[in-house]
Amino acid sequence: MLRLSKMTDYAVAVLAHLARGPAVQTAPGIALATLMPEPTVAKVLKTLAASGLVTSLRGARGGYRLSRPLADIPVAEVITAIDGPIALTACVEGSPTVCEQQGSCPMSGRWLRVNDAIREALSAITLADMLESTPPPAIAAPPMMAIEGVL
Amino acid sequence: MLRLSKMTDYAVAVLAHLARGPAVQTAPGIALATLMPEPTVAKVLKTLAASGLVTSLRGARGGYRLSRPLADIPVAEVITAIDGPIALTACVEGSPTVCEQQGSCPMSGRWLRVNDAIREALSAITLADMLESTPPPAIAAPPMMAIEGVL
DNA sequence: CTCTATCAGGACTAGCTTAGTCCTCTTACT
DNA sequence: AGTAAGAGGACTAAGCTAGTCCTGATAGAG
Repeated sequence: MLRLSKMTDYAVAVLAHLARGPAVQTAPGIALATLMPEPTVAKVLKTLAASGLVTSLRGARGGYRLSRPLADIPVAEVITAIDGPIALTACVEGSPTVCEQQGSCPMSGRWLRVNDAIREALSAITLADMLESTPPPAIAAPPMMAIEGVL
Repeated sequence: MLRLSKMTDYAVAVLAHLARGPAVQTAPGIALATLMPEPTVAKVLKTLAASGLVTSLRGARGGYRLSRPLADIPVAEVITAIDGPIALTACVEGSPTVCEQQGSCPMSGRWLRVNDAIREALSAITLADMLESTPPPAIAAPPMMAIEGVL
């Protein structure tokens, strides 16, 4: 399914929300506004802060704010921040589990090109791109299903 | 991690193996040659047969053979055959679990562009591309780790 | 100076998905 | 007929993800 973690999806939504409204916003506030579970939003924000996509302000009246405008954040960077480096196959995951077919498997390293192609595609699209055009969010009923079977 | 299922990795390896050696090969034979677990190879082959990438020949002296040369098989097609349609986010997975943030979430449908970019990237690369160039499989030691942190 | 709102960081749990196995049935060559 | 193969599906186990919670650190407000 080549799936992305749900956390990444959350992260994009959170970043988008931060770009609107007040510059500094708290985790609970964003959770409330986006209807996402609060602890989850907090977790995502912490991760984003750790990778520098958002800046945290501690203490009372603290919160998070975007470190950069959305136009300067490629989708790839968000994915990397949340899910770790893009690495399609088990062989490539950097996991300590070394593929034991290495010797016989004709695939060793072959996924590199594919991986690169995806990385480039994702680096070329910024969050601003994602949000700007395309049809407005609300076609009410089942807007997300339309995408099914794209490939 | 944007991970691909291990099954897809197996599938590519199996297809590559089918392209070499005799035209018709049995599941146990391929398993033996590639050192992959036999039931798993069988399962992958059945799935590939179901989506038409390989043709099965039943009965004694049966087996599987490629339906098309590798140059005519885009990586995207293998992924789709094994993992189902490429759909990055939960919203998009075609799962019955409708994203309950649909109304408030500014993301609805926004992943479409990203999804398309990936689909195109994966459609442009054929299995033949994957196998032809790039360094030979064996640099012995840790060839797959080199790819880590690509993004 | 103290109080409190807020983030930091990690431990923990439950559920789901994937990988992998196995069994039975069908097909068709010898 | 007998047998070598695939078809198709049920089942199990392990790993990962999502989600929750707790404790500590920070810094503004009063």
